[in-house]
Amino acid sequence: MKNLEEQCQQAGLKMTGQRRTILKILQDAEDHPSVETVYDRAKHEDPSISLATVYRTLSLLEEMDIIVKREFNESFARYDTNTDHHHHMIDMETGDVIEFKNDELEKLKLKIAKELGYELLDHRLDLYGRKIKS
Amino acid sequence: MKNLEEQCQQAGLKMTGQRRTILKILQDAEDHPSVETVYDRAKHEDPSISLATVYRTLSLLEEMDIIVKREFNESFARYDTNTDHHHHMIDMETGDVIEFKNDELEKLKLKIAKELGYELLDHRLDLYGRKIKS
DNA sequence: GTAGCTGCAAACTCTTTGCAACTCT
DNA sequence: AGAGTTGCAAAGAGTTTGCAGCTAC
Repeated sequence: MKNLEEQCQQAGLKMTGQRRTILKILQDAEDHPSVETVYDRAKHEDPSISLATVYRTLSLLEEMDIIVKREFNESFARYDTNTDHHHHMIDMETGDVIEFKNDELEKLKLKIAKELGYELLDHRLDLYGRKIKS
Repeated sequence: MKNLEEQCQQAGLKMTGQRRTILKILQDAEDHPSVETVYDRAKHEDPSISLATVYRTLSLLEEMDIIVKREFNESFARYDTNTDHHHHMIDMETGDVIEFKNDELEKLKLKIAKELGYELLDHRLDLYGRKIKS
C-alpha cells in the first residue's frame, strides 16, 4: 500500500499531529477497525485526540477513496484500509473478518449483472460462518 | 409465501389488530420496506398505531425467521418478506432492488467457505449497477 | 383473570455539526 | 495572516425500553 501521509499531503490536506496519528494507525492496521477502535488506538498515541476528529478524518479519507467504509450486520461501521477488491468471511463466533479473493466469483458476478441487463459498478459478498474445528 | 397470520398464531402470538395490519402489509409488500415505510403504510390502515409497535413486531418476526433484516449501505434497515434465499441487484440510479437467484453462486460460496475452513451460516451478495439502455 | 401487547416518552447508540480556540503553511 | 483543523458539547437519526393501561385468550 502507498504511503498515506504522502497521498494526503499531495491532496492539499494539512498534516496535523492528529492526522498523522490516525494515518499511521490505518497504515499499520491488519484488521477492519471500527471508529471506536481507531479512536482507542489513537488515544494511546495522543490522549487529547477527540472522537469527533476521528469521525471527521475517516469520512474525509473515505471521500478521497483512501479507505472504504464497510457495514457488516453490526450497529456500527468499520473501515477497510485495503482498497484492493476483495470479499469478506466473517467469523460469527469471534467477529474476525478474513479477506479473500476469488476469480471465479469475479467472472460470475459480471455474468449475472449482464443477464439482468446491468452494468456492474460495485458489489459485495460477505460470508458469515463458524470455524470448523479440525 | 405461506400465510403469515397463521404462522404467528401457531407460534402462540396474540393476534392483535396492530399485528394483523403489519402482517398484511408485509404479505402484500413487493419491495424491501424500511421500518418507517411499514409504519407509514400501517398508519394508513390504523392511524393510532405506534412506531414502537412496528419496531417490536418486525424484530419479533425477524427472530422467528419470518422476515429478514437487510442493511444495504444506508443509515437504516429494511425488511425482506421473501425468505427464499436470493441476492440483490441495486440500481444505483433509481434505488430499485431486484432479487435474483443463481445456482452457480450457491455452489461457489460453499466451496469458498470450505476452502477457508468455515461452515457457512449465512451470506449476502449485493451487486450495485446501472441499467444498460438497449 | 392474566400474560402479553400497546402507546407514549424517555433513553440509548452511533454519527454529525456549530462554534470558539488553535495551528499548519 | 488566514484557511483549515480541532475539542467540546449539543443535536440528529435510528432504534430500544420502562411503564401504566389495555386486550386477546
